[in-house]
Amino acid sequence: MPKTETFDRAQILHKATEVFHKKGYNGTSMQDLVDTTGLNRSSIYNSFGCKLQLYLEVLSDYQKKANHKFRKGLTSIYNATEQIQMIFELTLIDILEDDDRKGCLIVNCKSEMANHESLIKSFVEKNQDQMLAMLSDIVNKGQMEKIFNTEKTAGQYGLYLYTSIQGLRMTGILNKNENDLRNIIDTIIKVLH
Amino acid sequence: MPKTETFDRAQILHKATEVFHKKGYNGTSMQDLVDTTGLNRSSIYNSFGCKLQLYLEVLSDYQKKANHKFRKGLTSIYNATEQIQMIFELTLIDILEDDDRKGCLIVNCKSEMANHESLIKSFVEKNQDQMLAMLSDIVNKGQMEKIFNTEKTAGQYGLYLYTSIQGLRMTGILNKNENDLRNIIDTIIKVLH
DNA sequence: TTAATTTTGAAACGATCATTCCAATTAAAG
DNA sequence: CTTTAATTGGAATGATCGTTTCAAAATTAA
Repeated sequence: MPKTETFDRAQILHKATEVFHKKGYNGTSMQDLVDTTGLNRSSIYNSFGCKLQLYLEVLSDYQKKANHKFRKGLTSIYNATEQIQMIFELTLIDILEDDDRKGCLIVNCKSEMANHESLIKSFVEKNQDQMLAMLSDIVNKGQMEKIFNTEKTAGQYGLYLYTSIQGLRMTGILNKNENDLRNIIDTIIKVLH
Repeated sequence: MPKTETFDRAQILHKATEVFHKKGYNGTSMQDLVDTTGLNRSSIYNSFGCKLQLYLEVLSDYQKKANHKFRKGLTSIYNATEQIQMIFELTLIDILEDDDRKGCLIVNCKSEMANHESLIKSFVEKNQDQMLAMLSDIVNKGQMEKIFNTEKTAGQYGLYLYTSIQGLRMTGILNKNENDLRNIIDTIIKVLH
């Protein structure tokens, strides 16, 4: 029987995520990945395929973790307003913890590659669909409970919130002032009531 | 006396802008620039300096043109609401005309390079300051005229609008549905009244 | 027409790019 | 142990990277 992988796949993926996040896809070389993962070049290709495949796996992993964070944050909260606030709170924390101004990996990825690589475009579209589903579900619930107004449909508000989150992530790259960011969030949410 | 430049500098800059916009900074090679500008490699270095210098000149040019568009659009409009609407209208047009999903050059640039190159970071910060000044001036005027509410300061609303514009540009990369985008804009602006 | 000076073309620079190859190493199963 | 098969290290692949070099071409003032 064959020798088995000796490295921790999750840990390697985490290291790879850091590099791609910091330098972007085109800014990251295989040498960068070799250096930071500590893995040999052959092992990377053997275990993850080419650079783009590894990047896609990194994206999926990043998305899965973000999704998990959202779902975990939303459990034990049943008020629609607080749920929306929680989503922005998690985003805010992510921004404030992002000391080296990397921004959001998926937003960066969309900006850099959505118009080149069709696999990336599909991934980002699927990510958007998931976000929209989550957001409009909450809005819909809030509207049923008469907490949110019905001047726009849940889908329309969902897209508005998704847009606002992306904007917040872009602003958050260079502006880490918590009060400023909280004011933006406050203004974003206000229109729902 | 020396031989003078034979090419049209503005036209070369326009071509270079197209490439950088479509492929990003790291995705664009000097060969790409040679191919699309039609200029010789030496001439590029001789007239524009290195790749980064050329990129910075492209950014300045792009910003100048966008500024010009805004100022032109805002002349003969004296109502604050309509001024804000005009700014979003111009952004919307830009999004709808962007057939190959490139997004906004400056947003892309911020996402790709603001955390690496300090010259880029400075440029983007200056661009942000200009946008914030323009937006909060309009908001301030609207508040003086009692058209906009004063629940937030003009500066806070300015930052909110700047954030929203960036979000709109991100959403606009993959979503070109005019109705959807107009609904987002409508929702963004509503909070001011 | 000549002298002065810059642009231009084309080749070349060393470095780095993503990827492949192959022999040596390793570990599980018989 | 021996066999088996995958992982691993390290060198090598050809292509492309950004940048430089230099002689030839081009243009204008004298």
